[in-house]
Amino acid sequence: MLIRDTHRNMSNMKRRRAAAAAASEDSQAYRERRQAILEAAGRIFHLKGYAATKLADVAVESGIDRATLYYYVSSKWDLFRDVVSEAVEQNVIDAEALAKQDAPASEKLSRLIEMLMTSFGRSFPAIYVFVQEDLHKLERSPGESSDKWLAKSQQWKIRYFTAVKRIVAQGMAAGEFSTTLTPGLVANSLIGMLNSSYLWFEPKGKMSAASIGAGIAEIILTGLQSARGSKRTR
Amino acid sequence: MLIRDTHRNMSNMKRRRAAAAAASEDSQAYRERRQAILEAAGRIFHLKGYAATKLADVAVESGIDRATLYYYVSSKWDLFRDVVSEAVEQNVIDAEALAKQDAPASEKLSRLIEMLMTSFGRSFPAIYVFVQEDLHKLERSPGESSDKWLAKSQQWKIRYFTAVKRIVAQGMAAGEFSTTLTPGLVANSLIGMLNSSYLWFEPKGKMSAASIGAGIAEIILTGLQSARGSKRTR
DNA sequence: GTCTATATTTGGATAGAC
DNA sequence: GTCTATCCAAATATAGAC
Repeated sequence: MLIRDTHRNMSNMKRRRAAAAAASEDSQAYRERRQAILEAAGRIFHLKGYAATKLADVAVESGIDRATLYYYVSSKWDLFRDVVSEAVEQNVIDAEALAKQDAPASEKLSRLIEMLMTSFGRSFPAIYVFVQEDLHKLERSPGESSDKWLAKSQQWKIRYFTAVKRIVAQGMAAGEFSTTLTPGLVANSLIGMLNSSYLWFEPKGKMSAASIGAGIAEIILTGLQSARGSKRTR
Repeated sequence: MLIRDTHRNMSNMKRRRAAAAAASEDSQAYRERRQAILEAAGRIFHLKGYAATKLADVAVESGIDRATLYYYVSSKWDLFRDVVSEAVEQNVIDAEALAKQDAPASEKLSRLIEMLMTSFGRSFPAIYVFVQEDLHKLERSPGESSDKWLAKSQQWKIRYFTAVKRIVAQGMAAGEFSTTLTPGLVANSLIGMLNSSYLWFEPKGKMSAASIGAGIAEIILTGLQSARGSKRTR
């Protein structure tokens, strides 16, 4: 065993996958095939959820054999990550940038709501695949280091939540918003409302993602703004 | 085989379960044990979700052996149904009764929001165990007739949604509410907001379920009421 | 009523021929 | 690159002794 290449200790499958991936810069066919698989997987994940999705389903949806899938992807968990990572991370970055801006909280919150709905529509269904899961409720592959990603994805949720909470807190401090709830509760409720659109939003529906976002933003902002001293019957 | 009793064709386990259940009217010990199992199962289902819950977890939480569980319960799916059915059905009935009342939509919607949060708290975690699942995403037991219940549970979701939608539509027709969204979208968003509290609500938290409900109701109602002709910047 | 041992099923993942 | 034939682990559910 003289040659200590980077593939040593790999199983046959792993070696071949790695080789194919490495060569993918040259092979357009490989990349297209892989992309098609990711899109098919996204549809199935969105439809059935992670736990109930079988790689057999994904294979059928992709029009290839179940075993062949493993030439392109190393595991179900890996597939999930590849489907969601890019869109979700970008989304978090955008929200943080927005929260940091120097502008009235009401304006920022309104924009954030519209941005999120728009992202759902543009990335459809990638971000939904992520937000519809409670990742800590999944048993991920027993795989060794697979959970660096899990930690990162938990951070995404926290970072997004923090950005929203910060905007709400800013608005309350400035007297723009008024509510009996804490900023954290408002953030959680709002995020829950928007995320749950994975249950009903349809890209081809009558209302666009943007107009739905605008409608929700109007309700929430009006509700937060003029709630101060409202005549609450009871 | 002269005696054609109701237990013929049953497996041994089924027969013994049925016998124990039949005798349960006499045996308080049996009923208490079973109730303890249901509560333990509720906690685990809420914590891990249906798919990730193993009956081994439930057994540990109940302090009994995994096999003994089957003396009290016939399957995981059956266990799930027994945990959620009562609380969820009552909740639907209450919402329908409220929707039917002759009162201003704003008042009814406000009460519905507070009622739902209160139910979450009172039944904790039974209703959450139900609302956190997309039942059509689960593979339920391959069992034969097990899906009459599934159909009924889908009806619960539809009935609840319809009750909310109806109230919103009433409010819009009466000019109480104003929004660019459809009644269905408002209902879906509102239900999504409230249901997603399964992610963060804690019965022992600083704010009670009732006060959280009141705070959310205030935001939503204010948002719907005065949205008409509001000065929407853009 | 409870527990040990085991049957059964499902689905992720791999080997190896082509 | 693809497919057939498996392997394997996990988890539900049952049998049967006690």
